[in-house]
Amino acid sequence: MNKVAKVEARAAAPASPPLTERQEARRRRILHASAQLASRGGFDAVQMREVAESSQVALGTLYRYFPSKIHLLVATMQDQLEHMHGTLRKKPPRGEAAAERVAETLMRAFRALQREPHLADAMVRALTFADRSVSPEVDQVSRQTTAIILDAMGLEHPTPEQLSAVRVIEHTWHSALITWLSGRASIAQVKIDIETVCRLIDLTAEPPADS
Amino acid sequence: MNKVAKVEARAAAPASPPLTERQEARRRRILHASAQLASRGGFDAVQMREVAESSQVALGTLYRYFPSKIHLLVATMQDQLEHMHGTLRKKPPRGEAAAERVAETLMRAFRALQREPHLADAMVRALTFADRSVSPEVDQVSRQTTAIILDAMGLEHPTPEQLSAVRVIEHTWHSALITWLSGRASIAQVKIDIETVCRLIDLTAEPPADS
DNA sequence: ATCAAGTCTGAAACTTGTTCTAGATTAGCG
DNA sequence: CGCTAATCTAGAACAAGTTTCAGACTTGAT
Repeated sequence: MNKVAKVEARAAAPASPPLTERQEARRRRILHASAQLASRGGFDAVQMREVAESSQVALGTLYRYFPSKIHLLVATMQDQLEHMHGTLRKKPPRGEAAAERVAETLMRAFRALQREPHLADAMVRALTFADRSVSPEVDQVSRQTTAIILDAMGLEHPTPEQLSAVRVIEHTWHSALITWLSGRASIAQVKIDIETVCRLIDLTAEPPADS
Repeated sequence: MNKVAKVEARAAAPASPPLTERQEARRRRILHASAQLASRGGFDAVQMREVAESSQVALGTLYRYFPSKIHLLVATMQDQLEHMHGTLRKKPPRGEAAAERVAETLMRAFRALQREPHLADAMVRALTFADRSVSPEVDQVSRQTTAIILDAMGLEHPTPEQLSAVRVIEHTWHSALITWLSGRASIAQVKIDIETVCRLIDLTAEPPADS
Protein backbone atom coordinates (compact mmCIF):
# COMPACT_ATOMS: atom_id res chain seq x y z
CA MET A 1 0.00 0.00 0.00
CA ASN A 2 2.98 2.32 -0.18
CA LYS A 3 1.77 4.92 -2.60
CA VAL A 4 5.21 6.24 -3.47
CA ALA A 5 3.95 6.49 -7.01
CA LYS A 6 6.73 6.20 -9.46
CA VAL A 7 6.04 8.85 -12.01
CA GLU A 8 5.58 6.50 -14.86
CA ALA A 9 1.87 6.04 -15.30
CA ARG A 10 0.64 7.22 -18.61
CA ALA A 11 -2.76 8.71 -19.22
CA ALA A 12 -5.09 7.45 -21.88
CA ALA A 13 -4.51 9.84 -24.72
CA PRO A 14 -1.42 12.02 -24.31
CA ALA A 15 1.98 11.47 -25.82
CA SER A 16 2.75 7.93 -24.76
CA PRO A 17 4.55 5.65 -27.16
CA PRO A 18 1.79 4.37 -29.45
CA LEU A 19 0.65 0.87 -28.62
CA THR A 20 1.04 -1.99 -31.01
CA GLU A 21 -2.05 -3.81 -32.14
CA ARG A 22 -1.62 -6.64 -29.67
CA GLN A 23 -1.09 -4.15 -26.91
CA GLU A 24 -4.21 -2.28 -27.84
CA ALA A 25 -6.04 -5.58 -27.81
CA ARG A 26 -4.68 -6.42 -24.36
CA ARG A 27 -5.72 -3.07 -23.03
CA ARG A 28 -9.19 -3.59 -24.40
CA ARG A 29 -9.45 -7.09 -22.93
CA ILE A 30 -8.44 -5.75 -19.56
CA LEU A 31 -10.99 -2.97 -19.61
CA HIS A 32 -13.64 -5.40 -20.72
CA ALA A 33 -12.84 -7.85 -17.95
CA SER A 34 -12.83 -5.03 -15.46
CA ALA A 35 -16.26 -3.82 -16.51
CA GLN A 36 -17.60 -7.33 -16.54
CA LEU A 37 -16.39 -8.20 -13.05
CA ALA A 38 -17.56 -4.83 -11.80
CA SER A 39 -21.00 -5.45 -13.24
CA ARG A 40 -21.22 -8.62 -11.21
CA GLY A 41 -20.21 -7.57 -7.77
CA GLY A 42 -19.09 -3.96 -7.76
CA PHE A 43 -15.84 -2.58 -6.42
CA ASP A 44 -14.93 -5.60 -4.32
CA ALA A 45 -15.53 -8.04 -7.14
CA VAL A 46 -12.89 -6.41 -9.30
CA GLN A 47 -9.91 -8.37 -8.04
CA MET A 48 -6.68 -7.78 -9.82
CA ARG A 49 -5.81 -11.47 -10.09
CA GLU A 50 -9.20 -12.18 -11.60
CA VAL A 51 -8.98 -9.30 -14.02
CA ALA A 52 -5.60 -10.60 -15.10
CA GLU A 53 -6.90 -14.11 -15.58
CA SER A 54 -10.08 -13.03 -17.35
CA SER A 55 -8.15 -10.91 -19.76
CA GLN A 56 -5.45 -13.49 -20.37
CA VAL A 57 -2.67 -11.33 -19.16
CA ALA A 58 -0.08 -11.80 -16.44
CA LEU A 59 -0.59 -9.91 -13.23
CA GLY A 60 2.59 -7.96 -13.79
CA THR A 61 1.37 -6.91 -17.20
CA LEU A 62 -1.93 -5.75 -15.81
CA TYR A 63 0.02 -3.51 -13.45
CA ARG A 64 2.10 -2.21 -16.31
CA TYR A 65 -1.03 -1.09 -18.10
CA PHE A 66 -2.85 0.18 -15.04
CA PRO A 67 -0.64 0.99 -12.08
CA SER A 68 -3.36 0.34 -9.51
CA LYS A 69 -6.87 -0.96 -9.12
CA ILE A 70 -8.08 2.62 -8.84
CA HIS A 71 -6.34 3.56 -12.08
CA LEU A 72 -7.98 0.59 -13.73
CA LEU A 73 -11.46 1.49 -12.55
CA VAL A 74 -11.08 5.14 -13.40
CA ALA A 75 -9.97 4.14 -16.87
CA THR A 76 -13.00 1.88 -17.04
CA MET A 77 -15.11 4.88 -16.20
CA GLN A 78 -13.46 6.98 -18.92
CA ASP A 79 -14.34 4.25 -21.30
CA GLN A 80 -17.97 4.04 -20.25
CA LEU A 81 -18.33 7.80 -20.15
CA GLU A 82 -17.17 8.13 -23.71
CA HIS A 83 -19.72 5.60 -24.71
CA MET A 84 -22.42 7.43 -22.82
CA HIS A 85 -21.51 10.81 -24.23
CA GLY A 86 -21.93 9.33 -27.66
CA THR A 87 -25.31 7.92 -26.75
CA LEU A 88 -26.51 11.13 -25.19
CA ARG A 89 -25.44 13.16 -28.16
CA LYS A 90 -27.78 11.24 -30.39
CA LYS A 91 -30.90 12.19 -28.52
CA PRO A 92 -30.42 15.70 -27.23
CA PRO A 93 -32.76 16.68 -24.41
CA ARG A 94 -35.85 18.48 -25.54
CA GLY A 95 -36.44 20.86 -22.57
CA GLU A 96 -36.95 24.57 -23.05
CA ALA A 97 -34.71 25.94 -20.37
CA ALA A 98 -31.08 25.02 -19.96
CA ALA A 99 -31.73 23.83 -16.43
CA GLU A 100 -34.36 21.43 -17.64
CA ARG A 101 -32.13 20.05 -20.33
CA VAL A 102 -29.23 19.46 -17.96
CA ALA A 103 -31.46 17.78 -15.41
CA GLU A 104 -32.94 15.58 -18.08
CA THR A 105 -29.54 14.62 -19.39
CA LEU A 106 -28.24 13.74 -15.96
CA MET A 107 -31.37 11.74 -15.19
CA ARG A 108 -30.86 9.88 -18.41
CA ALA A 109 -27.31 9.07 -17.38
CA PHE A 110 -28.58 8.10 -13.97
CA ARG A 111 -31.04 5.67 -15.46
CA ALA A 112 -28.23 4.12 -17.46
CA LEU A 113 -26.23 3.66 -14.29
CA GLN A 114 -29.21 2.07 -12.60
CA ARG A 115 -29.13 -0.66 -15.19
CA GLU A 116 -25.68 -1.69 -13.94
CA PRO A 117 -25.66 -0.59 -10.35
CA HIS A 118 -22.63 -2.71 -9.46
CA LEU A 119 -20.62 -1.25 -12.27
CA ALA A 120 -21.66 2.19 -11.16
CA ASP A 121 -20.57 1.34 -7.65
CA ALA A 122 -17.12 0.26 -8.73
CA MET A 123 -16.54 3.27 -10.95
CA VAL A 124 -17.87 5.94 -8.64
CA ARG A 125 -16.18 4.57 -5.55
CA ALA A 126 -12.88 4.43 -7.40
CA LEU A 127 -13.37 7.96 -8.63
CA THR A 128 -13.94 9.48 -5.23
CA PHE A 129 -11.36 7.35 -3.49
CA ALA A 130 -8.63 8.20 -5.96
CA ASP A 131 -5.67 10.03 -4.48
CA ARG A 132 -3.23 12.46 -6.05
CA SER A 133 -1.50 9.78 -8.07
CA VAL A 134 -4.64 9.41 -10.17
CA SER A 135 -5.37 13.11 -10.58
CA PRO A 136 -4.72 13.33 -14.30
CA GLU A 137 -7.11 10.48 -15.04
CA VAL A 138 -9.77 11.73 -12.67
CA ASP A 139 -9.44 15.16 -14.18
CA GLN A 140 -10.05 13.71 -17.58
CA VAL A 141 -13.26 12.13 -16.35
CA SER A 142 -14.24 15.45 -14.89
CA ARG A 143 -13.61 17.25 -18.16
CA GLN A 144 -15.68 14.70 -20.00
CA THR A 145 -18.53 15.18 -17.55
CA THR A 146 -18.27 18.92 -17.91
CA ALA A 147 -18.46 18.52 -21.64
CA ILE A 148 -21.65 16.51 -21.33
CA ILE A 149 -23.26 19.12 -19.14
CA LEU A 150 -22.20 22.03 -21.32
CA ASP A 151 -23.53 20.11 -24.30
CA ALA A 152 -26.87 19.85 -22.59
CA MET A 153 -26.86 23.53 -21.80
CA GLY A 154 -26.11 24.25 -25.40
CA LEU A 155 -23.51 26.86 -24.67
CA GLU A 156 -20.74 28.09 -26.85
CA HIS A 157 -19.12 30.52 -24.51
CA PRO A 158 -20.06 29.87 -20.90
CA THR A 159 -19.42 32.66 -18.47
CA PRO A 160 -17.26 32.04 -15.42
CA GLU A 161 -20.44 32.08 -13.37
CA GLN A 162 -21.94 29.39 -15.50
CA LEU A 163 -18.81 27.32 -15.19
CA SER A 164 -19.08 27.61 -11.45
CA ALA A 165 -22.63 26.38 -11.63
CA VAL A 166 -21.48 23.45 -13.71
CA ARG A 167 -18.81 22.61 -11.16
CA VAL A 168 -21.38 22.58 -8.41
CA ILE A 169 -23.66 20.42 -10.51
CA GLU A 170 -20.86 17.94 -10.94
CA HIS A 171 -20.17 17.91 -7.24
CA THR A 172 -23.81 17.21 -6.56
CA TRP A 173 -23.94 14.57 -9.22
CA HIS A 174 -21.04 12.63 -7.79
CA SER A 175 -22.07 12.94 -4.20
CA ALA A 176 -25.70 12.13 -4.91
CA LEU A 177 -24.59 9.00 -6.73
CA ILE A 178 -22.58 8.00 -3.70
CA THR A 179 -25.48 8.40 -1.34
CA TRP A 180 -27.64 6.38 -3.70
CA LEU A 181 -25.05 3.63 -4.10
CA SER A 182 -24.59 3.29 -0.39
CA GLY A 183 -28.32 3.05 0.10
CA ARG A 184 -28.69 6.29 1.99
CA ALA A 185 -30.82 8.00 -0.65
CA SER A 186 -33.58 6.78 -2.91
CA ILE A 187 -33.72 7.24 -6.63
CA ALA A 188 -36.43 9.81 -6.11
CA GLN A 189 -34.21 11.70 -3.73
CA VAL A 190 -31.38 11.79 -6.25
CA LYS A 191 -33.79 13.15 -8.82
CA ILE A 192 -34.82 15.94 -6.48
CA ASP A 193 -31.22 16.79 -5.71
CA ILE A 194 -30.35 16.99 -9.38
CA GLU A 195 -33.34 19.14 -10.15
CA THR A 196 -32.58 21.36 -7.22
CA VAL A 197 -28.99 21.99 -8.17
CA CYS A 198 -29.90 22.60 -11.79
CA ARG A 199 -31.86 25.62 -10.71
CA LEU A 200 -28.50 27.25 -10.22
CA ILE A 201 -28.32 27.49 -13.96
CA ASP A 202 -31.30 29.76 -14.06
CA LEU A 203 -29.55 32.03 -11.61
CA THR A 204 -26.74 32.58 -14.05
CA ALA A 205 -28.65 32.34 -17.29
CA GLU A 206 -29.90 35.87 -17.78
CA PRO A 207 -27.60 38.75 -17.07
CA PRO A 208 -30.19 41.47 -17.74
CA ALA A 209 -29.10 44.10 -15.22
CA ASP A 210 -25.47 43.92 -16.19
CA SER A 211 -22.76 46.09 -17.69
CA MET B 1 -12.71 -8.68 2.21
CA ASN B 2 -15.98 -10.58 2.37
CA LYS B 3 -18.33 -7.84 3.36
CA VAL B 4 -21.08 -10.21 4.41
CA ALA B 5 -21.64 -7.80 7.25
CA LYS B 6 -22.78 -9.64 10.28
CA VAL B 7 -25.51 -7.45 11.63
CA GLU B 8 -23.79 -6.72 14.85
CA ALA B 9 -22.07 -3.39 14.56
CA ARG B 10 -23.41 -0.83 16.96
CA ALA B 11 -23.68 2.86 16.26
CA ALA B 12 -22.28 5.49 18.54
CA ALA B 13 -25.26 6.58 20.53
CA PRO B 14 -28.25 4.24 20.21
CA ALA B 15 -29.34 1.52 22.57
CA SER B 16 -26.17 -0.53 22.85
CA PRO B 17 -25.29 -2.02 26.20
CA PRO B 18 -23.71 0.86 28.09
CA LEU B 19 -19.94 0.68 28.23
CA THR B 20 -18.04 0.33 31.44
CA GLU B 21 -15.59 3.00 32.38
CA ARG B 22 -12.61 1.05 31.15
CA GLN B 23 -14.39 0.35 27.91
CA GLU B 24 -15.20 3.99 27.44
CA ALA B 25 -11.56 4.75 28.08
CA ARG B 26 -10.46 2.18 25.53
CA ARG B 27 -12.82 3.60 22.95
CA ARG B 28 -11.44 7.06 23.60
CA ARG B 29 -7.85 5.87 23.34
CA ILE B 30 -8.61 4.24 20.04
CA LEU B 31 -10.25 7.32 18.58
CA HIS B 32 -7.38 9.43 19.81
CA ALA B 33 -4.78 7.15 18.26
CA SER B 34 -6.75 7.11 15.05
CA ALA B 35 -6.91 10.88 14.84
CA GLN B 36 -3.25 11.17 15.70
CA LEU B 37 -2.07 8.73 13.07
CA ALA B 38 -4.41 10.29 10.55
CA SER B 39 -3.00 13.72 11.29
CA ARG B 40 0.45 12.45 10.42
CA GLY B 41 -0.09 10.68 7.15
CA GLY B 42 -3.74 10.61 6.19
CA PHE B 43 -5.78 7.58 5.28
CA ASP B 44 -2.86 5.29 4.54
CA ALA B 45 -1.10 6.08 7.78
CA VAL B 46 -4.01 4.82 9.84
CA GLN B 47 -2.97 1.20 10.02
CA MET B 48 -5.06 -1.02 12.19
CA ARG B 49 -2.08 -2.70 13.82
CA GLU B 50 -0.60 0.66 14.67
CA VAL B 51 -3.87 2.00 15.99
CA ALA B 52 -4.14 -1.07 18.19
CA GLU B 53 -0.63 -0.68 19.47
CA SER B 54 -0.88 3.08 20.03
CA SER B 55 -4.08 2.67 21.97
CA GLN B 56 -2.81 -0.28 23.99
CA VAL B 57 -5.47 -2.63 22.81
CA ALA B 58 -5.29 -5.97 21.05
CA LEU B 59 -6.06 -6.03 17.37
CA GLY B 60 -9.07 -8.23 17.98
CA THR B 61 -10.41 -5.74 20.49
CA LEU B 62 -9.98 -2.87 18.09
CA TYR B 63 -12.13 -4.80 15.63
CA ARG B 64 -14.70 -5.44 18.30
CA TYR B 65 -15.07 -1.72 18.86
CA PHE B 66 -14.87 -0.72 15.21
CA PRO B 67 -15.64 -3.47 12.74
CA SER B 68 -13.50 -1.99 9.97
CA LYS B 69 -11.01 0.73 9.25
CA ILE B 70 -13.77 2.70 7.56
CA HIS B 71 -16.00 2.40 10.62
CA LEU B 72 -13.13 3.64 12.72
CA LEU B 73 -12.45 6.65 10.56
CA VAL B 74 -16.10 7.55 10.23
CA ALA B 75 -16.40 7.38 14.01
CA THR B 76 -13.33 9.60 14.19
CA MET B 77 -15.14 12.05 11.96
CA GLN B 78 -18.24 11.98 14.17
CA ASP B 79 -16.01 12.81 17.04
CA GLN B 80 -14.32 15.72 15.32
CA LEU B 81 -17.59 17.02 13.92
CA GLU B 82 -19.13 17.20 17.35
CA HIS B 83 -16.17 19.15 18.51
CA MET B 84 -16.46 21.48 15.56
CA HIS B 85 -20.18 22.01 15.97
CA GLY B 86 -19.48 23.08 19.52
CA THR B 87 -16.81 25.50 18.36
CA LEU B 88 -18.94 26.94 15.59
CA ARG B 89 -21.86 27.47 17.93
CA LYS B 90 -19.81 29.80 20.07
CA LYS B 91 -19.17 32.31 17.32
CA PRO B 92 -22.21 32.39 15.09
CA PRO B 93 -21.63 33.87 11.65
CA ARG B 94 -22.48 37.53 11.37
CA GLY B 95 -23.74 37.74 7.80
CA GLU B 96 -27.06 39.33 6.87
CA ALA B 97 -28.45 36.76 4.48
CA ALA B 98 -28.79 33.09 5.23
CA ALA B 99 -26.66 32.23 2.22
CA GLU B 100 -23.85 34.37 3.51
CA ARG B 101 -23.99 32.84 6.95
CA VAL B 102 -23.91 29.30 5.63
CA ALA B 103 -21.01 30.06 3.32
CA GLU B 104 -19.13 31.68 6.13
CA THR B 105 -19.74 28.76 8.43
CA LEU B 106 -18.57 26.25 5.88
CA MET B 107 -15.50 28.28 5.09
CA ARG B 108 -14.72 28.39 8.77
CA ALA B 109 -15.00 24.62 8.91
CA PHE B 110 -12.86 24.41 5.81
CA ARG B 111 -10.15 26.48 7.41
CA ALA B 112 -10.19 24.17 10.38
CA LEU B 113 -9.72 21.22 8.07
CA GLN B 114 -6.84 22.98 6.36
CA ARG B 115 -5.00 23.01 9.65
CA GLU B 116 -4.97 19.20 9.63
CA PRO B 117 -5.14 18.29 5.98
CA HIS B 118 -4.03 14.71 6.56
CA LEU B 119 -6.72 14.17 9.12
CA ALA B 120 -9.23 15.66 6.74
CA ASP B 121 -8.00 13.33 4.05
CA ALA B 122 -8.48 10.25 6.18
CA MET B 123 -11.94 11.23 7.36
CA VAL B 124 -13.36 12.41 4.08
CA ARG B 125 -11.97 9.53 2.07
CA ALA B 126 -13.42 7.08 4.55
CA LEU B 127 -16.75 8.86 4.44
CA THR B 128 -17.15 8.71 0.69
CA PHE B 129 -15.69 5.24 0.39
CA ALA B 130 -18.00 3.76 2.98
CA ASP B 131 -20.35 1.08 1.72
CA ARG B 132 -23.76 0.03 2.95
CA SER B 133 -22.39 -1.63 6.07
CA VAL B 134 -21.46 1.80 7.38
CA SER B 135 -24.65 3.58 6.38
CA PRO B 136 -25.95 4.23 9.88
CA GLU B 137 -22.73 5.88 10.93
CA VAL B 138 -22.39 7.89 7.75
CA ASP B 139 -25.97 8.99 8.10
CA GLN B 140 -25.24 10.23 11.56
CA VAL B 141 -22.39 12.33 10.20
CA SER B 142 -24.74 13.65 7.58
CA ARG B 143 -27.34 14.59 10.15
CA GLN B 144 -24.74 16.39 12.17
CA THR B 145 -23.62 18.31 9.11
CA THR B 146 -27.19 19.19 8.29
CA ALA B 147 -27.64 20.46 11.81
CA ILE B 148 -24.63 22.71 11.44
CA ILE B 149 -25.93 24.19 8.22
CA LEU B 150 -29.45 24.69 9.52
CA ASP B 151 -27.95 26.34 12.56
CA ALA B 152 -26.15 28.76 10.30
CA MET B 153 -29.33 29.47 8.38
CA GLY B 154 -31.09 30.16 11.65
CA LEU B 155 -34.20 28.25 10.70
CA GLU B 156 -36.76 26.75 12.98
CA HIS B 157 -39.00 25.16 10.40
CA PRO B 158 -37.22 24.68 7.10
CA THR B 159 -39.43 24.06 4.10
CA PRO B 160 -38.89 20.95 1.99
CA GLU B 161 -37.35 23.18 -0.63
CA GLN B 162 -34.89 24.52 1.84
CA LEU B 163 -34.02 21.04 2.96
CA SER B 164 -33.30 20.14 -0.64
CA ALA B 165 -31.00 23.09 -0.90
CA VAL B 166 -29.23 21.95 2.24
CA ARG B 167 -28.80 18.49 0.79
CA VAL B 168 -27.23 19.92 -2.32
CA ILE B 169 -24.99 22.11 -0.23
CA GLU B 170 -23.80 19.04 1.63
CA HIS B 171 -23.14 17.22 -1.61
CA THR B 172 -21.09 20.11 -2.85
CA TRP B 173 -19.25 20.40 0.43
CA HIS B 174 -18.16 16.78 0.40
CA SER B 175 -17.26 16.66 -3.24
CA ALA B 176 -15.43 19.96 -3.15
CA LEU B 177 -13.39 18.71 -0.22
CA ILE B 178 -12.47 15.64 -2.20
CA THR B 179 -11.26 17.63 -5.17
CA TRP B 180 -9.24 19.81 -2.85
CA LEU B 181 -7.72 16.86 -0.99
CA SER B 182 -6.71 15.16 -4.18
CA GLY B 183 -5.08 18.32 -5.44
CA ARG B 184 -7.47 18.92 -8.29
CA ALA B 185 -8.91 22.14 -6.91
CA SER B 186 -7.36 25.05 -5.07
CA ILE B 187 -8.59 26.49 -1.83
CA ALA B 188 -9.88 29.46 -3.78
CA GLN B 189 -11.81 27.17 -6.06
CA VAL B 190 -13.46 25.45 -3.13
CA LYS B 191 -14.45 28.84 -1.77
CA ILE B 192 -16.09 29.74 -5.04
CA ASP B 193 -17.94 26.46 -5.19
CA ILE B 194 -19.28 26.90 -1.69
CA GLU B 195 -20.37 30.44 -2.37
CA THR B 196 -21.98 29.38 -5.61
CA VAL B 197 -24.02 26.59 -4.11
CA CYS B 198 -25.09 28.75 -1.21
CA ARG B 199 -26.91 30.97 -3.62
CA LEU B 200 -29.45 28.20 -3.82
CA ILE B 201 -30.58 29.29 -0.42
CA ASP B 202 -31.65 32.65 -1.75
CA LEU B 203 -33.76 30.88 -4.33
CA THR B 204 -35.80 29.25 -1.62
CA ALA B 205 -35.65 31.98 0.97
CA GLU B 206 -38.60 34.14 0.01
CA PRO B 207 -41.87 32.52 -1.00
CA PRO B 208 -43.59 35.78 -1.99
CA ALA B 209 -45.76 34.49 -4.84
CA ASP B 210 -47.13 31.61 -2.87
CA SER B 211 -50.46 30.25 -1.74
C1' DA C 1 -15.85 -15.09 47.74
C1' DT C 2 -17.20 -17.83 43.67
C1' DC C 3 -18.91 -19.11 39.32
C1' DA C 4 -20.60 -18.32 34.46
C1' DA C 5 -20.65 -15.29 30.76
C1' DG C 6 -18.65 -11.98 28.47
C1' DT C 7 -14.30 -9.44 27.18
C1' DC C 8 -9.53 -8.83 26.19
C1' DT C 9 -4.92 -10.47 24.70
C1' DG C 10 -1.28 -12.23 21.72
C1' DA C 11 -0.35 -14.54 17.90
C1' DA C 12 -1.14 -16.88 13.76
C1' DA C 13 -3.70 -17.32 9.52
C1' DC C 14 -6.10 -15.69 5.58
C1' DT C 15 -7.22 -12.31 1.69
C1' DT C 16 -6.27 -9.22 -1.79
C1' DG C 17 -3.56 -5.25 -3.59
C1' DT C 18 1.11 -4.55 -4.97
C1' DT C 19 6.03 -5.55 -6.00
C1' DC C 20 9.81 -8.34 -7.57
C1' DT C 21 12.44 -11.80 -10.28
C1' DA C 22 14.11 -14.93 -13.71
C1' DG C 23 13.30 -16.57 -17.86
C1' DA C 24 10.52 -16.60 -22.46
C1' DT C 25 8.67 -13.71 -26.33
C1' DT C 26 8.23 -9.96 -29.35
C1' DA C 27 9.34 -5.74 -31.90
C1' DG C 28 12.27 -2.92 -34.39
C1' DC C 29 16.59 -2.51 -36.72
C1' DG C 30 20.78 -3.29 -39.23
C1' DC D 1 18.15 -13.28 -40.84
C1' DG D 2 20.22 -12.13 -36.23
C1' DC D 3 20.66 -9.06 -32.48
C1' DT D 4 19.18 -6.08 -28.63
C1' DA D 5 15.96 -3.77 -25.89
C1' DA D 6 11.53 -3.80 -24.45
C1' DT D 7 7.68 -6.44 -23.12
C1' DC D 8 5.29 -10.40 -21.28
C1' DT D 9 4.71 -14.56 -18.27
C1' DA D 10 4.48 -17.44 -14.16
C1' DG D 11 5.01 -17.40 -9.78
C1' DA D 12 6.91 -16.11 -5.32
C1' DA D 13 7.02 -12.61 -1.93
C1' DC D 14 5.42 -8.70 0.69
C1' DA D 15 1.98 -5.38 2.99
C1' DA D 16 -2.02 -4.22 5.41
C1' DG D 17 -7.01 -5.21 6.35
C1' DT D 18 -9.57 -8.79 8.48
C1' DT D 19 -10.61 -13.20 10.89
C1' DT D 20 -9.79 -16.72 14.14
C1' DC D 21 -8.44 -19.07 18.36
C1' DA D 22 -6.89 -20.53 22.85
C1' DG D 23 -6.16 -18.88 27.06
C1' DA D 24 -6.18 -14.97 30.68
C1' DC D 25 -8.90 -11.44 32.77
C1' DT D 26 -13.34 -8.79 34.28
C1' DT D 27 -17.85 -8.32 35.47
C1' DG D 28 -22.18 -9.19 37.61
C1' DA D 29 -25.00 -12.10 40.13
C1' DT D 30 -25.47 -15.23 43.67
